[in-house]
Amino acid sequence: MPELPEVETIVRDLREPLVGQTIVDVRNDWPRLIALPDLAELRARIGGRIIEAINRRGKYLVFNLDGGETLIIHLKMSGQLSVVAATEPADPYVHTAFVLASGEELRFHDVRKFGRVYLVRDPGLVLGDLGPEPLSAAFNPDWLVDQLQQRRRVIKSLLLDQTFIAGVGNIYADEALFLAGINPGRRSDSLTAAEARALHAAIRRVLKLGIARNGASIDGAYRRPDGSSGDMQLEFAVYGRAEEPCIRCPGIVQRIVLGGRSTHYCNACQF
DNA sequence: CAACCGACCTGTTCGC
DNA sequence: TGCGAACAGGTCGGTT
Repeated sequence: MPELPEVETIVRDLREPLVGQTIVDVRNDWPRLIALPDLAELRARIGGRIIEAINRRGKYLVFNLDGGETLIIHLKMSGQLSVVAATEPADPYVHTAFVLASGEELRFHDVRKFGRVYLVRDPGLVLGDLGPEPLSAAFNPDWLVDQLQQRRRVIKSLLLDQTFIAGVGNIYADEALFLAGINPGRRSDSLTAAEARALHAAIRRVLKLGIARNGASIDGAYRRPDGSSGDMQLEFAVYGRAEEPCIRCPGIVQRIVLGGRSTHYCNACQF
């Protein structure tokens, strides 16, 4: 569920309440959520660590702790984070909680239990295969033009490949392809240089808009740490708009399945 | 190398 | 009203 803009929003929201805090313990009632190391070692290594910085890489939240440790969290489809007083009533969907010295807790709420927590000394172990950050200088038009020619994959699937670009998910891939006027089923090496440049600009534009709108909340799945919703869903041109009129032409938004993912596009103005 | 599909989980919505 | 099927923002691993 959370893609780059949602994770970025969460990271920004968490800095104020968490940076400088000391983690004293971890609770967990669903062992699979702890990917690395096991719960016993996690508790032993994280106790007493101070949160020095919080950042994002792709869809991962990265907490730099003192002592050279890095806590990494991936929210997958249904993860949410919140910082609340430890006295707040227990929530059955909170499967992992980081107990803080302040008397508060960082709670990891995850209905579907797909989320993952890692504690590593080498972040590269978890983040090493990620592609460039789409809002960084490494992701530039010339690079994309070149890369699309090197690959022969369906363009939408390529955008979802985190080793190609980090952070783009199903919503923003559909929205970027619509903005660029490119059919999601095209092979990447069939795009002209002009189309690749348009796609580059569109990816940046939708991600920045998503961040400006604090992410997209649909059915309450994504929530900011304080429980509030984002507004990006109000800006969707195609995602979730199957059978509705295109906002740019007389066409109708189509829904198809590509690479096993629901895909939305206008077949009248995306070529 | 790439496409496809089932797993991993649970809740909500949709169609009959 | 009831019930099963379909669907959901993500990734991984095994197969073709």
